Amino acid sequence: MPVGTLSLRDLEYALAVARQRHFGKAADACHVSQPTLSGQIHKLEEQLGMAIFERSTRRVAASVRGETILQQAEVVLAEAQRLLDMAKHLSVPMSGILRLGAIATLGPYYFPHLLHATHKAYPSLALRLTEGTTAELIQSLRRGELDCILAALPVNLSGLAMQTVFFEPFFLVAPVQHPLAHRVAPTLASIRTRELLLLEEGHCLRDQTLQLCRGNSSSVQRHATGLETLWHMIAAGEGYSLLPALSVVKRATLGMVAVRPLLESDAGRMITLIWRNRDPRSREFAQYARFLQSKAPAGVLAEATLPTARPRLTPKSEALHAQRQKRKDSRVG
Amino acid sequence: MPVGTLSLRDLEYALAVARQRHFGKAADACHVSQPTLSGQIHKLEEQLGMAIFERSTRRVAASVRGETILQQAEVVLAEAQRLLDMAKHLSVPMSGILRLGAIATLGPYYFPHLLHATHKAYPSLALRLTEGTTAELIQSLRRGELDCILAALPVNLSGLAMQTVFFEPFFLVAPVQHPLAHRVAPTLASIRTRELLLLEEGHCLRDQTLQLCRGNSSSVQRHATGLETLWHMIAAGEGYSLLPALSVVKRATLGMVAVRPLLESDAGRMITLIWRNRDPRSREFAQYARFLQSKAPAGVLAEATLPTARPRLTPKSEALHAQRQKRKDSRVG
DNA sequence: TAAAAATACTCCATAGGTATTTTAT
DNA sequence: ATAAAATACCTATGGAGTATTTTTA
Repeated sequence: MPVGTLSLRDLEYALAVARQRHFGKAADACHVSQPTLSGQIHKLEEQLGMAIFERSTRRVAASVRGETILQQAEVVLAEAQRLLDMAKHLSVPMSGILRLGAIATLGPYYFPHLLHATHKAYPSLALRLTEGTTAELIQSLRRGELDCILAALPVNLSGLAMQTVFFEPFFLVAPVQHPLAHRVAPTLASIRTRELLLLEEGHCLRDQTLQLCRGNSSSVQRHATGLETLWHMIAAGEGYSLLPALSVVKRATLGMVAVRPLLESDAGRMITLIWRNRDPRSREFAQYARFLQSKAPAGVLAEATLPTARPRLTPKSEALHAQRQKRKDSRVG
Repeated sequence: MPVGTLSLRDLEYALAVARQRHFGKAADACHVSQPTLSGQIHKLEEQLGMAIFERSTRRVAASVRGETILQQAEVVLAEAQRLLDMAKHLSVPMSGILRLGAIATLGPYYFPHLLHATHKAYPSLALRLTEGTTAELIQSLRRGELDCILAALPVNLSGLAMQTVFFEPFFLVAPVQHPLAHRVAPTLASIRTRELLLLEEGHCLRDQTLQLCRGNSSSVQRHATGLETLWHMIAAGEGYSLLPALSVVKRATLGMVAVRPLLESDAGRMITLIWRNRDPRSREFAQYARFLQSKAPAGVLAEATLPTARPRLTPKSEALHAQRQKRKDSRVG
């Protein structure tokens, strides 16, 4: 007989009879009628090919062989109960492990804030943090190695869902002696790509900076492997760059460089939380994104408070984005 | 949710999906249709309050939390399978442990023969042997401490079933110099209860002997605590006794005493195998009794070969016995 | 005779089937 | 466009109920 045909309820019935030594009382304990319980015990005995109980109108007792079966039945039911308990714990929202990735130009500056806020609001949520490029993170996400990632738009979202978190403005960071450092709010048009220091290929920040400065002449001269190196290069007077707000605050090298806001209010990047749209925890992730939005760190603009600050998109990609947004909303809303 | 509402079959379905990573293939593996499997997985996820799988048309995979559930599902199913395996082994007829009791005046002389024959015919049947008086054995039997007993009729059989095994004749055992020892086949009427040595109260052999000699004059003079002592008392010339056939054979003291058959062919006792009539193994016990009958030891009369050799019963008890016999037959036949 | 299990039957919830639709790549 | 899961709808098995009978101490 295949194991699937065995009924856990029947095992419960059998144990109740063993405990009560009485079919009627056992039936009461199981909240079923006596004939129902009798019938199911018979069926079970038939399935097992042996009698579990020795019964008369005066005495009901497990047979010697029945005892063996009943002991194992207790084991089976205990393990089944354990499974239900596990499900109960696992199904508590905003608990367990959340494997979160963030792009390298955001993570180091945002994670401390995020960890603190998350632990305070959701103490039973354990974060496992990773950093990488957008491409790396998306791949890990699709493979199921990560649950969510924080990245900057635009991102190829097929099969994914997202919720924007905040808009992070870019600042012009230049050596104090550089002419641009004397302006209160330089324009994007005043940027020379010849003097622009960028991250190496693969970082979305590089692409976004170039996108903002597209139309400006010349080619790139230098690139750095990380934001920290970039800061040191600027401090050394080797050029200037557009850097995201969170990498600016509380910085020791601030005396060496000038930080200036850009005139264009949409010079920056939209940070979003992204997850697999079929992930069973989609609702929780959307909720988490809204939570992060409400706890946006100083220096960024929480999406709700933004007037026009959205990343520039081509008409086509904008339409696509709206469409996806709508679809996602109907799903996770 | 109560544990009884959980379905082992659903757990199998879930594991099949996890293994196949494909609902259709999993359905094939489980020999059900894809919609059936889909539906049951949904129901299971509903019961657990959480999604086990993350699925799209291209990819089906267990979610992180689902993995935990699936692991436990394997444990539950393994234990359930173990229960079925145990049942399969336990339900093999004539195997396992048989707790068998016999009256003290039979056991020591019959058990060696019985053990040998049983082990040869039913090698997977393990015998646990006990001795005692009829009353002690019946009590143990009713309490479920024994499975079967070998006793001499008559016995109060309410709630019990029995199958006769053999008729064991009594022999007159007397000191060689005693007058009765000179007769070839003494009659019961020639027995003097004054000279009769008996076992102490509680032994059915004592009662049966007295019953055979009822009507004979006088009271009892001496009694012994066991058959062996009785033999020594006879050898010492202290009296004579009626002793069962199996206690006679292969005896060292035979030179000191004379053993004479009694003229009456029904002077003896009917040995029967008795068990609780509601014992699930009743059929096996009846079969075992017939087996013992077919392997009756030398010196006794297998029931089938008996012409008139039945214990004397009053008309009333005889009727009762016939009635019980009939009832039992319809049950175990 | 009384207490208890077994049986007879009726009902309906649901596992399972087929046909079809929706969805995502 | 296609493959796959989900949905809709139907059927039938069997779990559960009530009423009754059988059993045994």
